[in-house]
Amino acid sequence: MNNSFELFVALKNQNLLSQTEDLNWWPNSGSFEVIVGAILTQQTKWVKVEKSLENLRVHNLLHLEKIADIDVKILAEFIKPSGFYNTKAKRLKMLCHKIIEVYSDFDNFKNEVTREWLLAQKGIGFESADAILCYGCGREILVVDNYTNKLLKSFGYEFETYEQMQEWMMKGIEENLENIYKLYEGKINLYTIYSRFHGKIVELGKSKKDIREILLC
DNA sequence: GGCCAGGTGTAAA
DNA sequence: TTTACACATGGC
Repeated sequence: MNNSFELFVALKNQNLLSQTEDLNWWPNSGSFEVIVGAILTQQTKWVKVEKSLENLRVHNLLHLEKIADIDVKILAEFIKPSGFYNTKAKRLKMLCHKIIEVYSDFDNFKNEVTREWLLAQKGIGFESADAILCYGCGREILVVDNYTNKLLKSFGYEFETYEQMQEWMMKGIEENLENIYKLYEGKINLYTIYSRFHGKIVELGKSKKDIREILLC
């Protein structure tokens, strides 16, 4: 493997996801729920996040204003299945509060928020910020993570920082955009490419498949 | 029973 | 500026 484009193409044909999941890997992309999920999923399996989200949903709390106002103790109770519930509750509530303060509502936030602003919030690191930007706001940005790191390392690529790894991954895609558009007969855009790429990498990581097999094509 | 998950912040060295 | 540790649940 010489660049991330080759990795993307190899993963494209892996059928790691069902068609539906594949199209929109992060559940309810583009909604406020992504912000909640991004925090809850930190160092936690997604099935646990689903439990927490369900707890919030049945109490009609999956709204920016509701979480900004809720008592942290109660919020912590609802998100308990996702672990680190005290810190996550505190940070999630604070984030929602700040979003309302600065952007008024989620739609404004979606259009106007910057990566820098997100990174300045407690509880939002590189990965959560990028997940919110991509899956929550529909921005053209690729999330990288531990799975990406492991995967690249197995092919001999090592990076000093998150952002160096991300830059290498995004560069390989952007330099081969025309080829990807051809592969999909023009029925794809950069957002969707990044969205799926990260999803595929995560699913591959979870599947514990032999990483080497994927490039035998 | 240890290990790990769709990480992040902080304190010590 | 690195490294170590806390945060915590639950499935395998």
